[in-house]
Amino acid sequence: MTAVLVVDDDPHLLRALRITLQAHGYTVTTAVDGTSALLAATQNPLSLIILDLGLPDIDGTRVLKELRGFSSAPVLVLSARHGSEDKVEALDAGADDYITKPFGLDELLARLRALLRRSVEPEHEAVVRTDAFTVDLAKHRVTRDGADVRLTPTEWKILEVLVRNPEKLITQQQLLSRVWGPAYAKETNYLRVYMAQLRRKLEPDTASPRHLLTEAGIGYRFMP
Amino acid sequence: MTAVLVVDDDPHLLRALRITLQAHGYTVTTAVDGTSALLAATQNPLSLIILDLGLPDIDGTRVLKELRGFSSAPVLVLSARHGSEDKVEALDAGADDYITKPFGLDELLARLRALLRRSVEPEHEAVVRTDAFTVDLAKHRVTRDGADVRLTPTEWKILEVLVRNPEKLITQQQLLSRVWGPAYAKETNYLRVYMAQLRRKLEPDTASPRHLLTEAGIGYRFMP
DNA sequence: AACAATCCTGACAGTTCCTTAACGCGGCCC
DNA sequence: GGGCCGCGTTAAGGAACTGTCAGGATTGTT
Repeated sequence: MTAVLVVDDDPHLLRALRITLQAHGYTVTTAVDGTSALLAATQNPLSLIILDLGLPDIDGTRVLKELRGFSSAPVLVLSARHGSEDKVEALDAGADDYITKPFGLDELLARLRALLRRSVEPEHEAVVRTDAFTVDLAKHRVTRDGADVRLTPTEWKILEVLVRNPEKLITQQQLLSRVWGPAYAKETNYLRVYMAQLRRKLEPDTASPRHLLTEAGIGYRFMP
Repeated sequence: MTAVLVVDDDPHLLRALRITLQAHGYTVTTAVDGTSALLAATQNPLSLIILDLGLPDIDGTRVLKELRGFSSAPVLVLSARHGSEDKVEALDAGADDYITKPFGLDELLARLRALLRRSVEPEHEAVVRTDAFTVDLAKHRVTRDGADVRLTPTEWKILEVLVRNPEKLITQQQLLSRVWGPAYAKETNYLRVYMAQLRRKLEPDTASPRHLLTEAGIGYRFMP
């Protein structure tokens, strides 16, 4: 799933871009000014950003620099300004491409493909260890005593939610909703089955688990 | 030392580019047609290639595709043609940027900086070995028992994505999106067919693969 | 125009995974 | 103590997924 953020203050252009991009299989989020763009960029993991420089609140170059402070996603700049100083400024501020309005949608899509071809998925070291097993969130891998532990997709999803919130109590409803979807909040049966399987695969002593703990009546908790 | 290859059949432009680039600290080699460009690209390790599409001997898009067969250096295309079909064709053939003549030298330099900012160290020996086969990512070659293994373009793309992320689980959607494009995220049977072919060509025992592993319901993983 | 290589497509069998139900256990309240 | 509720455990049927093969479509080349 390729996630694209489109930032433009023109609602018509924004709508056209969203429809076109979605039709080509991208997941699209939008923003109409710099403030909401920066907010959206912090909240969603993005593969690419399309940024109009002429925003109502913040100068486009400024948005770019802010963005570069925390994101390395490729940025394709749209602008009505054809001057080469503008292009140089934007490109040196961190933009990866710059096209001027009006532009052809097929050219935009082609440049977008070219940028995405280069981009590597941001993989931050995310390894969580316990004395019994190790979870590598980036590689999607669990090892125990040096050997790989095979987890089914559902087992992994549950473990991932718990491990990403160490020591924190996750309610059954939260788990069910994140793994099976919001409609399954009543199926606590599922959790019992899968927690048992996870413990059998990961806990040294299944009868008295030390890392995958039950909070009776509420939910589960992962302790490193 | 940043090495740039400039390919153009206009000696004046070629000279102007060489002087400008050298003045900005780049090491420049030049070529005036497609044949010599391909030759020069095989002989020197390059950080970036500036390619004019209007070459006397070979069609520019063709040069691009040949180039992509053995080099992953970023390519900035120069062209006198403004049509969007030309741009789309070049970008999809492997170009990373496309600017039309006449262009400003400062814009060219800015785009060049943007491309180089993204690029990883050029052509450094990227060889991944397993006990069954060897993959040379830079040279685009796979050998097994000392003999070359012939891979089709699609087979190579899949293998490349997996090998560039050793031990990491790559989801079917990621693979499909990077090999066929974001719109093909549902066509999982493509993967089944090509993974089978890759295993037949690379795995000693196709029935129990040791390096190209399946994670049922999620994706595939390469283990060195 | 014919050929070769590659890619796509659909079907089948074998495997893995999810769901469901049943039962035992322990704690809690009446 | 008996009944109730929530949790852990296990097993089996069915659904979903994967590996495999072959024929046809497509592309590029001579």
